[in-house]
Amino acid sequence: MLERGYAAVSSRRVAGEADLKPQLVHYYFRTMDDLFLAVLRRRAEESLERYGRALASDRPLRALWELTTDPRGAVFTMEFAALANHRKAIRAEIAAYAERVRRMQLDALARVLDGAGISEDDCPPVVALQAMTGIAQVIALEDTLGITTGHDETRAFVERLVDQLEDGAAA
Amino acid sequence: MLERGYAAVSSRRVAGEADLKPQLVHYYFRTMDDLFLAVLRRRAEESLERYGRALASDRPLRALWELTTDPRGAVFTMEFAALANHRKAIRAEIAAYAERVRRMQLDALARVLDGAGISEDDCPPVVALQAMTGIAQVIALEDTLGITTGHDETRAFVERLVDQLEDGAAA
DNA sequence: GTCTATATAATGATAGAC
DNA sequence: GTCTATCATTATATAGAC
Repeated sequence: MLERGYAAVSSRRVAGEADLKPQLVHYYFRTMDDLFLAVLRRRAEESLERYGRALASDRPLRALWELTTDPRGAVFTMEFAALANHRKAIRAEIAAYAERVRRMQLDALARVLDGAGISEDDCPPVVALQAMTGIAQVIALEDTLGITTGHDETRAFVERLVDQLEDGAAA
Repeated sequence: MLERGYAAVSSRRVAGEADLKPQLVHYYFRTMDDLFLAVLRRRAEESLERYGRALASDRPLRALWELTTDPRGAVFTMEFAALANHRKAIRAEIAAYAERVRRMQLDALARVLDGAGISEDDCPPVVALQAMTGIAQVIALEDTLGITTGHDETRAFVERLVDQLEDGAAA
């Protein structure tokens, strides 16, 4: 899926990777959609744990930024977003998972902003979160496509801002 | 492509939409990749013109924001991004087109920031551009997936900022 | 430019033996 | 749980007549 796109994921190829017959894929998952859902769920759980650990660290913003700019995550997200675009069950699962992650992130970010003396009126935490993760996701996606203009400057800018905020929160 | 994803675009289905035989699709484009490239190029040219008009208007930032948050564009971008992920020719074409758009946007944004009295040191134009378009793209994409938390607040926040900047530029 | 015909390969999925 | 066998369907693409 990551290397050749979701459309290249067939029962035959999956079976080949595992040195099994294609029929076994259908035995375990029946349809290919069931397989995609299983992959999504496993990955989502892993991702939730990873974000949980990152946000519980002593520099949660920095960890959040680094996790969200990971290009491997970007490819995965893009493939599933494309898949979700025309498969209802997958779309619902992604949305539910995304909202869970966002709530976690929001709690952590609100604490940091509060600690740095930034009020709701200055910038609501939900806006700061959307900004930070949106920028991170697009940078990661663009990197995988070979679009690089402005990335270094943006990374530097955001990372300086993040460090300022977290130093403020520590003080 | 927009309704069912790029993987559902076959010579049979395309021909069916046009009430033609599938072989004619191959007559005009030979391979399906040629067809995807033709679609990409046409759409890219249209998009360049649209951005050109938007950025030449009297409120270029507002126009840029509205164009980039258009959900139709998000689906298109996502499908091609997924396609590009494992087809070299398409990836190169997307990257080249994206860099052209970015240069156009950057010129317009730099003028607005300059007019509003915001220096390179405060915020480099390329960073502001990445932030604004990144946030816009992710909001548009999430909307199509049914993820909506924080969108209203973020839209309001960005739009107020944009209006402040453009009022400052006008003054 | 459009047709018929066809080559070739891959697909998802099931039935039934062991 | 794994196998053999198989079905119906779809896919991309080409050849050659008109």
